Amino acid sequence: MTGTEPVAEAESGARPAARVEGRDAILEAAAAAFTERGYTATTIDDIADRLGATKGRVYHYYRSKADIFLDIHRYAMQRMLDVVTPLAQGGDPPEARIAAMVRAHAILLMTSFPFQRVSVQGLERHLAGRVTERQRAALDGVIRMRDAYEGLFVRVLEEGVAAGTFRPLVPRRAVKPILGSLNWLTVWYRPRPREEAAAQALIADEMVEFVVRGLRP
Amino acid sequence: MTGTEPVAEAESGARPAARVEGRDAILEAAAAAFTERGYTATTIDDIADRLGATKGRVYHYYRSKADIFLDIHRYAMQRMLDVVTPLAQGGDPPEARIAAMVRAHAILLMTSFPFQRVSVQGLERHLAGRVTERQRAALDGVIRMRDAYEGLFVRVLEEGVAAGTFRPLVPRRAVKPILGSLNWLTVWYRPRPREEAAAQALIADEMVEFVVRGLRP
DNA sequence: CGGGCATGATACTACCCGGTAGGTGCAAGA
DNA sequence: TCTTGCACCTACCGGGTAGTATCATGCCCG
Repeated sequence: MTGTEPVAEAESGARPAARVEGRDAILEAAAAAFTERGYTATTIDDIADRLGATKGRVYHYYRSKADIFLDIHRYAMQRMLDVVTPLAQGGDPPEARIAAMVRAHAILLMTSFPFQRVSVQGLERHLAGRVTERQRAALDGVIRMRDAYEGLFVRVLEEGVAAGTFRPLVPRRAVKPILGSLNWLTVWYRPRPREEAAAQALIADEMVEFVVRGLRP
Repeated sequence: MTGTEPVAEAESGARPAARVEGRDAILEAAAAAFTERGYTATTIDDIADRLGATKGRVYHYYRSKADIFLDIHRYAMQRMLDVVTPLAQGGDPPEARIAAMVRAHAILLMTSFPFQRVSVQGLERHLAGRVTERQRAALDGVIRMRDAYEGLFVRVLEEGVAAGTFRPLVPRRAVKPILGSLNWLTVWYRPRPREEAAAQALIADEMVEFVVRGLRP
């Protein structure tokens, strides 16, 4: 959790009085645990163990496991939106913007891997039905963010098609394989202790190349 | 479960004496349940309920939940291999072969959706550590199948690069975004009762277009 | 220096779920 | 009609886990 705005306090599933740093530590540990074992198989004790703490600490900051899960999703999406939104709206030609967005998306997937991986692996399935009203609202918020994020790509695609930069594709459809090729990173990529930045840049460049070529007339 | 060979009996996690039809019914119900709730959140009772039966029936055919899970993966991978292997090995030029493979992969994802969705969502994570020796062997088998499947694509890419049909990419790397754009289908696609075939063909064609263009020089 | 509050640990409880043990009914021989 | 065995069910157990109630500690502020 480096460099992002915390999400609006009001929408957070955290307990109202909880300090932000304490909350972030929980989220980070939980993201790592969820990444490793999946949501249901992760126990609150798993999360606490990663902090060298006990359940008490976790429940001091969060009311429930589902709330932690939802907050991770919100953080992950918020970071993506923060980074990619300006790139989508710059004055550059559509191809350059898409390239920048794809690169940023790929890099972000790798640099905040646990959060993004949890985010990509989806959430509806895990919470289907079993949510309180408050959680339902948070869930809807995350889904809206996701739709908005996809919308960023769709709009640039529309522009590019209109300008003839891209072939005549259907933006709402074409965006799926684009995000798919990117998000699949969370399945095969494994963060390595060393060599990070250079290797990540290489991977990101290959993604850009593949996507941009796939769009040209 | 239509039209595929059952997997070799010896490697199956099913109980030895279990009839194949009964076993397939369990697998189908389990695939649907896992698709909906995920592996851990799905209970044996969920699976039994889908069959209008009770736990007893499930345990009559399978020794454990993990065995069912593994069998679903094996079925799904086997189907992919059965369909795509001949396409990868035909005498057509690399671009035509990749196109056929991509189309077949996409169609198969949609037509046997629950199985393929479970398969794509991965398995190691859910079973990490907690497997018997017999299950470990089955797990390794599935992983080998997956590697072999990816290898089909890699080899065609290599040929295409050598022939100058594709740009000078690294096949082992380039295969990731290709399968990613395809497998992402399991995240956003939802099978609809009607209109199946035509809509599926349309989606598959768009995938082919995107992938093939992404590979050209 | 003392009281209050944030922070966290400990010790429960209640429940859920995977897996098992042992039975029941029915169909097909003999 | 009796027997055998498969297919499946009922009833249960035991372990694990989310969540809670309560207590301990120490830091800030008057």
